[in-house]
Amino acid sequence: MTLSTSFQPLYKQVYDQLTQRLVNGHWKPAEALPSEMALAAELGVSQGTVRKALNQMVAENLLERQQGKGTYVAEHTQESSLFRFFRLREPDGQSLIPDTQVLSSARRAATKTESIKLNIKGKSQVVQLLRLRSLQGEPVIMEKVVLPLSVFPNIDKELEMPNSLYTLYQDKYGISIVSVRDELRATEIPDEYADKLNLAVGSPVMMVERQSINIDGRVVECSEAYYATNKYVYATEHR
Amino acid sequence: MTLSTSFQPLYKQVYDQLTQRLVNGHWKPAEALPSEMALAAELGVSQGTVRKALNQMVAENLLERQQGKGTYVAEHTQESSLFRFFRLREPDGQSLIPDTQVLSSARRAATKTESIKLNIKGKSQVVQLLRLRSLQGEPVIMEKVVLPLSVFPNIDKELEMPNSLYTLYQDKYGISIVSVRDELRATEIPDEYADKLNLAVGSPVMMVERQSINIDGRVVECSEAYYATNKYVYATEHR
DNA sequence: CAGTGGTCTAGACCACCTT
DNA sequence: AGGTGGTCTAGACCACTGC
Repeated sequence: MTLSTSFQPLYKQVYDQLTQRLVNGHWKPAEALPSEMALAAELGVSQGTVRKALNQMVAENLLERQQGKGTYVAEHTQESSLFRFFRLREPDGQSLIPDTQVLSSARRAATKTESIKLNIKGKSQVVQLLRLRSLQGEPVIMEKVVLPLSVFPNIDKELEMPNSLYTLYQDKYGISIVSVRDELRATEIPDEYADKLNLAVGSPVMMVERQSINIDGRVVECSEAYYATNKYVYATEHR
Repeated sequence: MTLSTSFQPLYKQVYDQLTQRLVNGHWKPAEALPSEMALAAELGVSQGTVRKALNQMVAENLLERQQGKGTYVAEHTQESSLFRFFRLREPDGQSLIPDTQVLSSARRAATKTESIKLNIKGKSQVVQLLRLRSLQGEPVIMEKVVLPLSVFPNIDKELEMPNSLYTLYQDKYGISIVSVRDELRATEIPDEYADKLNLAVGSPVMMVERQSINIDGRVVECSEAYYATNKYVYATEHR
């Protein structure tokens, strides 16, 4: 294990090194990592130090461990990522899985705001997707997703858009979304979306601006969505 | 350390025992706990086991530890609890501290919904507070708070209502709010609140239904609030 | 300086899974 | 049975705080 000049606990250096391998794609989603003993021997530290790094990565949803089996790279399946980041619920708290329809896909230059949010050069190329999402056959979300082409080359040429984009990001582009930041406001629904969400012109809707963060900490996606909350609610929890 | 019949890891038993002391009020907020060594000796386990329990409690915001000083019961100061649970932000992400004005306080029987949410007997007595909260002099939240009298005896007789109720709950009633669950919808502002929030009748606002959870896991407060989100946004993050 | 929590190690044993 | 992660221990040393 290489020592850095500024003091860092050993387990933190191990953590950084292992996380780097995930970012690099050295270990792919659902793949098994070497055992604690093997990693400890390779990195020249004790088993306990490796364990501390691994457990921190589990806490951050980067890895999954199972007693008796091994340590695996966390996988974003359709189910799990929809379950984690899709916030609409029945008012009683029951969670549901949405259906998704891609309405359009287009390439264009980033706006100023977008280039700031995505931390890309002004007027870089982005892809804009328009999606309509439904729960139990009822349209509930009209969503505009903006992706930098530099991160997702030719994503507008994709034929099959999965229900959860995050699985596509992971499988085709090596992007693992680990967290999202949402900003919510109430507003009147834009006229052009009213029909699509089965709402009267001027109905109150929730606008959700989201930034999605990759395992390496970069914002790689931003979206702006209108949520119809007459039948479902946006649920969240704070600790 | 007493062993239970069903298997529990030692550190979990230590965790339960220490948490129980917090619930009991055996250790008060801001008070220092005995050192790891002392606790280990008292409970008949090793220092490492105590540490694992303590660190879990730190992760849950129950304790705070400082190298060289000691372990302290987490305190809900005005600042910290407002910072944690007050979600309105400037659109650029900057967080602000609200001012609060109590408009009314009344005792009444719980509604059916309230008794379910608060897990109390139907028609138990509750206190309802009406509060108006402002940011930078601008009214932004109209809030109805419902509290079971059984948990907060005579809270309607309180003279000084602090800016953050949570500090009052902690200091006078031994209630430590550790998490909140919010359900959000967009709706038209109720006519009677429009004036108070400086909004036109029929303006879209965000309705936030909140349940607040005590250290022992009980829901001890529920509230229903209308947020004006024309100038500020409700910010949240998911991992 | 003494006392606290934080890191790191090494080894023993347990619980679980696969073969 | 053999390998994995999970628990628990004991001891050494480090980093920080306050007297």
